Amino acid sequence: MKFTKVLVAEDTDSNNFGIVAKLKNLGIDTVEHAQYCDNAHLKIKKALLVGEPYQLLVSDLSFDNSNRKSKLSSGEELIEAAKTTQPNLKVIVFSVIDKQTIIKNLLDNLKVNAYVCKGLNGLNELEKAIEKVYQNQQFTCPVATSVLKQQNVLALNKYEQQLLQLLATGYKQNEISEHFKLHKIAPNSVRSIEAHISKLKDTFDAKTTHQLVYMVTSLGLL
Amino acid sequence: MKFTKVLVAEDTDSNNFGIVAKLKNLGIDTVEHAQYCDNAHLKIKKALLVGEPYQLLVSDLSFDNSNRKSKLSSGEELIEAAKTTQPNLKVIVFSVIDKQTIIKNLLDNLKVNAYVCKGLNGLNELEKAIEKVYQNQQFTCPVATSVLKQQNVLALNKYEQQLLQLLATGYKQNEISEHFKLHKIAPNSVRSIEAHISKLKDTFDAKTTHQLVYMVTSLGLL
DNA sequence: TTTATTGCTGTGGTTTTCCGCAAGGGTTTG
DNA sequence: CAAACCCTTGCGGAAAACCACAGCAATAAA
Repeated sequence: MKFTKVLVAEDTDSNNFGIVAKLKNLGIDTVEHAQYCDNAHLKIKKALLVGEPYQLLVSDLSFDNSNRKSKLSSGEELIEAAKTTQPNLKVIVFSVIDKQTIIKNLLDNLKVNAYVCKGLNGLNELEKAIEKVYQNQQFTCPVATSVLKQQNVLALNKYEQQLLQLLATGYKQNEISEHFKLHKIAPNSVRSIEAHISKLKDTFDAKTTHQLVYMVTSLGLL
Repeated sequence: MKFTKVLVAEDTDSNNFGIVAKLKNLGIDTVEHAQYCDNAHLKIKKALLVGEPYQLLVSDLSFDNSNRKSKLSSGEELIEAAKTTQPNLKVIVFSVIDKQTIIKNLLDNLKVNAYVCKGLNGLNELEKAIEKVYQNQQFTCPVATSVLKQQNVLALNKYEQQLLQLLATGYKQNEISEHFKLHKIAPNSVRSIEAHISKLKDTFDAKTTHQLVYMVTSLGLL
């Protein structure tokens, strides 16, 4: 017993080709694919309408939509829309992204059934994921699993996120203060903003604020 | 007439699978692949040694070498090593990267024969590239071509690069000055460093130095 | 050769950031 | 209830960054 109808959402054709070939290789009858989010969602709706719904969606997270006006522009949006359309659809995320916050969000909030990182053995891990998901179990590949286990991950809360965002956008400390007061975000005194920046420098072990901005940016936290 | 022996260097297996399948589909007899740079280089050396050299290398740029001690860690290094080993080897770069400076460097300095961006139609472009390269012509896919045409691209020269690197690593202006004096890099007065940062803020249209660091980092120039 | 231009550097003064101290408010703990 | 603690906020001084001005040297143009 196995899945018989699967949809692959992945924009780069080389990857798409590889994934589809792999799935067919696993003996899945119907493997269809889409290179755009909107397209994928449409297929899901149509299949449901004619009474032949997909059982599984294998989706990437980032899509190239530079040349399109699209409603759905990311894997997250696609998954959310798909789950609304067809709540019983199983979802496996297959992506290069290995950021704890993103993986956590997908598993906890979007309730995806598995997360597999593209990599040296991505396809093998994808195979394992499909088996587990078919058995109604959750699955994360070794890379994702280890990322999820990491303690003390340098993560930013909403406030710090906003603060650093403004800093990176060219706001001075007093301008940030004014902006926060205007938007009723507290704490908003110049002194507190200063203190928070200082604390962030501590936790990130940055000598200067420039370095802090650099670190946070290159860690993908902004 | 076409290539008969090709090596694919690409770490993620899903991509690798797709590329190899495509090449075989094109009627190329021998398509081999490697997931590590060192491995690829080794294969090239061996093939040359037994008198059956590869005619073409299709290589990615970024490789995952987190779990290895490897001599070659990037596509650039692999290509350089490969060309030293076998100067007549044709090289096609197949990568997601679409940064002008990087593409330019590969074409001009490393003399690669084609540059193709992974994307919606990457495999088709790869096919075109192979044809052109077989005819001893250079090729760049539409995406790469348009990127190369862009004027006024914000690029950094060596000095600015070093300056910003130090800034992002937590050096203060006077420390940068000392560092430059120590390494005989000119100009190195605090005042000049100040002026250069100020000029960079102008050209990048950044209000603060924090923003400058942020912009340069997220543009991938550091 | 003279003139103009450009870039590097120093000086002095302003602005911004940084940091220690302390007062006040709120919550937790004994 | 009081003591302890945490966080915000303001203040003042030090450090760093920023900026306008000017001198100087090297180079380019007349």
